[in-house]
Amino acid sequence: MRIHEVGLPTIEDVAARADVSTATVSRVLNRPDAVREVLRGRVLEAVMHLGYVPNSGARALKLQRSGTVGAVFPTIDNAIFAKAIDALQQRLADSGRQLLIATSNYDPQVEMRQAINLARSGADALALCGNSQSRELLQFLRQRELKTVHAMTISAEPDRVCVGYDNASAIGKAVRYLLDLGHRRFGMLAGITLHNDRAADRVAGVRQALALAGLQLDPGCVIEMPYSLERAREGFRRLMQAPQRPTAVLCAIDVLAIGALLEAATLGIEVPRQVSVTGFDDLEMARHIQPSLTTMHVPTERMWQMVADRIIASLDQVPMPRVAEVEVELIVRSSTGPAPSA
Amino acid sequence: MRIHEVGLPTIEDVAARADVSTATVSRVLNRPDAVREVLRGRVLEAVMHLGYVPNSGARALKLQRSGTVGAVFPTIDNAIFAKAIDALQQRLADSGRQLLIATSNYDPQVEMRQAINLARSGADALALCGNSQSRELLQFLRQRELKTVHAMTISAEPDRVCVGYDNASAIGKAVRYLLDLGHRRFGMLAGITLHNDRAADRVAGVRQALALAGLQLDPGCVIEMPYSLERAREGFRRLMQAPQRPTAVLCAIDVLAIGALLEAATLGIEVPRQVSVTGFDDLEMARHIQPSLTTMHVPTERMWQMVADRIIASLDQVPMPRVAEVEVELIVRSSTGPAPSA
DNA sequence: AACGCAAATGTAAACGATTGCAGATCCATC
DNA sequence: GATGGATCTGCAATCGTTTACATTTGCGTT
Repeated sequence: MRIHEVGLPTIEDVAARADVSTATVSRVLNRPDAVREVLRGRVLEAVMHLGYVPNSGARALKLQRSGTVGAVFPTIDNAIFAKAIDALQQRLADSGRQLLIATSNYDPQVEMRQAINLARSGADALALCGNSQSRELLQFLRQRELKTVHAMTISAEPDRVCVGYDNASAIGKAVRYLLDLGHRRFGMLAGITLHNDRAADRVAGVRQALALAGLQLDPGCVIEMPYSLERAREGFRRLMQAPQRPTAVLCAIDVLAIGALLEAATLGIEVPRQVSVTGFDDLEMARHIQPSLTTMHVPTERMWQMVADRIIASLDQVPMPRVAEVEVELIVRSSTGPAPSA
Repeated sequence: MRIHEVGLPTIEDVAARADVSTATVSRVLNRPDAVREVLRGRVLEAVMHLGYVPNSGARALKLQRSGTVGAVFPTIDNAIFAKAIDALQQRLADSGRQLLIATSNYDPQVEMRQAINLARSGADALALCGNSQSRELLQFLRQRELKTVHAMTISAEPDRVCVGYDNASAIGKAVRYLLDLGHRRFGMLAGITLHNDRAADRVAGVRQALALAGLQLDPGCVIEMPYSLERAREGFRRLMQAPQRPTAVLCAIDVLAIGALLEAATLGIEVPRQVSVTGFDDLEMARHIQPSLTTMHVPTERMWQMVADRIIASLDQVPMPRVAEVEVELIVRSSTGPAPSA
């Protein structure tokens, strides 16, 4: 027993004040109905009075878990990831867990470092975006038996838990829709596909869907750009300068599509009369911008709640199917129309 | 010494394999040059080979700190906060710390619960938005001696560490600019001021600046709205229906201003010929939307880096001035112009 | 070769919670 | 009022680090 000097109150201080053992205090806090009313009252009074909060380190040490879940995002500065964090955090908080955030800037090496740091700082489980993690990271996670959920994709790998959708077939829906509208010359404003399976899958999905119609994306007609309005505009401008200008531009993500629409307005290109534009994600802005954006709706919030739920389930040892697929559907708005007769 | 059975390797396993004491292993990891080359090598080999990562709980328990910093944001689903998290996280990561995120949805009670949960899960320090925390929370933080930094405002309270700007005087600059352009009838699209000192200060700032010109905001001419494009449009529509339609609409935040611009386009109201619109924050979209948005530029990234720096400094016991002010400046673009002669 | 001092290493005691086990208490029943 | 069984409590070991202190080692001097 120590003199109540400087530091924060410990369970021992509470026990002393309530005149019970530390075991009882612990029980009151963790399994309240294992303790008689009268003692429970005394303990709670002491807890209140001292402002006692259990020491997380000691707790984590003893329980071998911290109640903390980590997530590594490529960036947060993109509405789609911000929404993801929001949903993830809230769902975790509802189950009494806290979210640790890290960013990789789309670099697998950074992603690995960050994930390891999350583990190092006690994360009980991890949420990751996509499937393009470095081998070493995946091995590290396996070795530590750190529960991991991959979001925004589905994977065939038998040991990978996923919540997401098939990026290739999802964007294929947009392609088919445009084909039905009579478009034959396509451009694509893609994300940087290097080290990004989702970006790569979307390009592949466009190619596949076009191939089924006997068409293809010309080399000059797919431009990879980082996700910013600035670069999106630049990319769209380049696409419009192609000798054979496409009549439809598929964008790998709404941010790029919105940039394209803004640039079209600046260039005086009429959408959809001269060129149709599609996006992917369905950000809030998609339905507000003029013309409103035809895009693939991703149930982002629900998807990330599911990620949280599976993390929680796996921490609680509740079995779950390995992959959960969410539906991505085409939302037709006014940025797409029939191919110009030209 | 335990049999090397299931669990993760401990420092003891490393010590055994390197044939040194645990103290030496610990030293190699924490103060490498206190150990001779040869032993250091053996220890590092063992660490590598076993994939040893120090147990965070044990470390936190012994060191009385977790290397984790918490932040409570009203929401993440707003580009300004997303950027904040991005900057904060990166700066903390650079100093080897991890960021714990929570959201309050603008409710001080929730904010308090979340902040306490962050403390409970071991945060060494806290970043909070604004100054409108509940009394109890502030008292809790003081009692725990939990280092706290308030961002996005500055406060006169002598014990409050702040990084930010004076919301009232910042928005005053926009008001003066509009006055100079000849505007006399003002409307304001404000945030929900209840429990939000920044939103309230911005309204107050507009009132003060107008008062200096002998003007005021009519009751019907200030509309509070949550931060979404949808509600912004609704608010702008209401403002435009006022019997004495304002010639200038000050928006408390860019999201509201962008919604206003979108709605103006829909209503066929010309900006800035018929009405001028200003924002606050300077999101990326502000300079891309048509017409581009005149707004108050907040150095968000730098501000949050400063928040991180002060948190780090205070954890390292480095003294710092209590408040750090960042400059907020007016960026004139094309959503503002001379008051209509009418 | 012995000595002394500095540098390197090891020993073992914390840190603050949880929990198996054992002992105490309670209460109903005879 | 004694007994038995169920229910509560407390004791003390334990989780995996770090680090003060003690001990050993290394090496330059004499």
